[in-house]
Amino acid sequence: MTLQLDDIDLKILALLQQHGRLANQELASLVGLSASPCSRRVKALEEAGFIAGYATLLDPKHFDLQLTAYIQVRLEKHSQAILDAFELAMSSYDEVLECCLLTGSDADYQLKVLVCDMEAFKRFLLEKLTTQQDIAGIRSSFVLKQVKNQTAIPLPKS
Amino acid sequence: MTLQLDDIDLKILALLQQHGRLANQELASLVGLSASPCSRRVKALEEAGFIAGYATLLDPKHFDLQLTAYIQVRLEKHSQAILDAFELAMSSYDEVLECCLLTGSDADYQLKVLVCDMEAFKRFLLEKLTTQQDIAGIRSSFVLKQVKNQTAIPLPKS
DNA sequence: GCTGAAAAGCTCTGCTA
DNA sequence: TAGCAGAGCTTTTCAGC
Repeated sequence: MTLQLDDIDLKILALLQQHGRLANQELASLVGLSASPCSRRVKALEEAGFIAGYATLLDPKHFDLQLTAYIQVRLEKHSQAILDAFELAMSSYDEVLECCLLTGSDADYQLKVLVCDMEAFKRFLLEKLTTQQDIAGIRSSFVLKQVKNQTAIPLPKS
Repeated sequence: MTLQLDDIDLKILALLQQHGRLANQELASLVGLSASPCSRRVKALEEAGFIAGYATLLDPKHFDLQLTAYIQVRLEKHSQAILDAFELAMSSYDEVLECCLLTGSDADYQLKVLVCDMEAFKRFLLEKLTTQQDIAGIRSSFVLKQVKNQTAIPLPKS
């Protein structure tokens, strides 16, 4: 932490969240600074860990990735070794975009999976998920419509 | 579409997904091109719609955003007007990162919500979600551990 | 901590092959 | 469709406030 954010920092972060490749010069003029302090602030924000990284967002439709599924997984046993093995396996699969351990649900894990079609989904289930040890149950839901899917997190309103 | 991707394009996209602000020059050398054809390819990929945008990823922990919840929402009626109103409202809330219409679940919508703490979550439920018309039921699950949370989509392995 | 100017580096475009 | 080279722009560093 060790860095107190002011309004300008928050503006910078809000703009960068939406436009990751905004040129420093333009960013500076949008937040009302000249270029040099602006780039210094961005660097400080990176070094303090506020900025986790930069990403290019691709359009799944252009790659024939037309099926997004949420899979809820229940495990038989809950020893650390079993959880670790499951997490490690899921982390290694490219089609698993998200994997989290849940509470308040009858499932243990929820996965978000992105694949081409139902056939590829079936292969994921049969070849990658159900080959895991100690799975007690699986329930899949499919996305009919992505209403919203943003990477930007809510920031304090300055 | 109208653009057939070759191995180099896929390499470029794979690198950019992970490092959104990679300088063109370095990208070029990583994929084995010189700078100019590389920047021309990136531009073509943007214009063809493969690249949806660029984002800066922030670290939620540095902003005291410590509670991620998935909320499953069931609606009473399913007229287009009601669905539209619900989607529009959810789209307008910063703390709603994802909102999608589901099938294969007893819920209609799943939301992914990111807030500071349980208190803020309660406010979201009471002030923003349950004020919606025609909600038949809500079930919340909380994330205990984010095992994986990536923006990169799976690309053909060249 | 900001500004402004100068140096270094990067990107883009047209040209050549 | 790649590579080269020059023009233009961006970033960064440094002195001054």
